[in-house]
Amino acid sequence: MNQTLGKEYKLCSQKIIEQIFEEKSTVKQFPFVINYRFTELPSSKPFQIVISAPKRIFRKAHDRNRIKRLCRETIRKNKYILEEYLIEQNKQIALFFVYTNKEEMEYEVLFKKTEQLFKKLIQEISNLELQKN
RNA sequence: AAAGCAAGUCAAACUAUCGCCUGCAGUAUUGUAGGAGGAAAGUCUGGGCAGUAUAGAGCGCCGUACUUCCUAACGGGAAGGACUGAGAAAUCAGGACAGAAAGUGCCGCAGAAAGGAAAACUACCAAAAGUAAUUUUGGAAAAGGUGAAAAGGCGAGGUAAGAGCUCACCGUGUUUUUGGCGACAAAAACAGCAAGGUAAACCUUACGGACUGAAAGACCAUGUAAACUGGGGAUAUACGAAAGUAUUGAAUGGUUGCUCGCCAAACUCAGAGGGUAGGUCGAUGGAUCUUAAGAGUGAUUUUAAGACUAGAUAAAUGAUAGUUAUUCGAGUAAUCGAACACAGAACCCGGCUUAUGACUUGCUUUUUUU
Repeated sequence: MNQTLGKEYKLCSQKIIEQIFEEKSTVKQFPFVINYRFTELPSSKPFQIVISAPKRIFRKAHDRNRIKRLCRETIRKNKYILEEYLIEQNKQIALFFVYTNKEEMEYEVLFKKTEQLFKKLIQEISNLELQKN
């Protein structure tokens, strides 16, 4: 299974990030909050993501680094859930991923939470599709 | 054994799996090489580099302040001097260590008197008056009292009592000599010592200071916004057909705060040029690092040989599992359990400051044992 999560998956365009926050469509699964938007991406990959740890909560730079690295690791391991679905639906999505807890959590917990988060996101997307139809 | 001080070293290692960033090779997703710090931090300083201005001058403003040396430079460092503090001493530690005979200001309370060529409260001495208690006048800064500080200290002589009034020693000042590159030190002679402190008050002296900061700046690409260049705008009046001449005036903004000087906007005409998003460079080979030999007390430096050692850009350097190492606790032991600091490069170097774990060496103190 392809578990890479390279530069292609990183969301850099400032315009798209601004657009994400215009829509205000979010999915929550403690300790994460994710903002998303369907849009055309400058990459061939089905999704691009920004991982963020708020500076207000984590003052020290090395703490933020630690959180972001853990998050990226769990996303990398779980991305197949989302990626398979999106390829099937032939869509591209931009994600803004925020860690909201005030303390660092264990890797195993985060792994399970990420899995739940992606499943929740897929469910919400398919509900939207049903409503449209 | 514990605590403190000083100096130094390291900043756990390896394997497997899955990944991230950069370079190179191949080629179309593989291989290979490399990938955080001693403080990467604070942004407190000195430079490089880049841009703006290059039309500055005067005054102001800001910084630095023992000596010599090091350095690209410094407010940094080294060695040394004087001072202050600690200590029995050896020695150690400290820093707003230029100037108070240029001037101005300030020195509260207490006290008789605190900066005026001034001062007598108590007690002391002398004279006069008075029967006496005492009073008046004069002498006197030695004693008491006040104060952070009372007019060099201490002892002896001297005197009515006293006083550098005189003398010895010490202190202070001036001059000379000697030593030292110098800060300064030592010695000798002279001066009887009437005059202080505060510059971390203004101030004076010497030296230095243009501003901005990698989000600087250069280029590509796209193509009609700003900005750019030149003219008008940009003085008024009189004379003149005009060119021009004479007299008069100079707003507002910018240029470091002010003055002088210099330059200029909106708007408009013409020219030339190429905005935003995005990308490339800047940008990692350098006041570089390592080793050896030499110079120097030292900071540092010279020569030789070798090395290339992060370069991201919403920002890589990671996660999981296991083994070993270190420390702590338990245990006779095998072993078991736990811990493993401060902290994340962002243009690059020199320094300072702050945070912080473990170990090694030396010194000091305390306790226990012999």
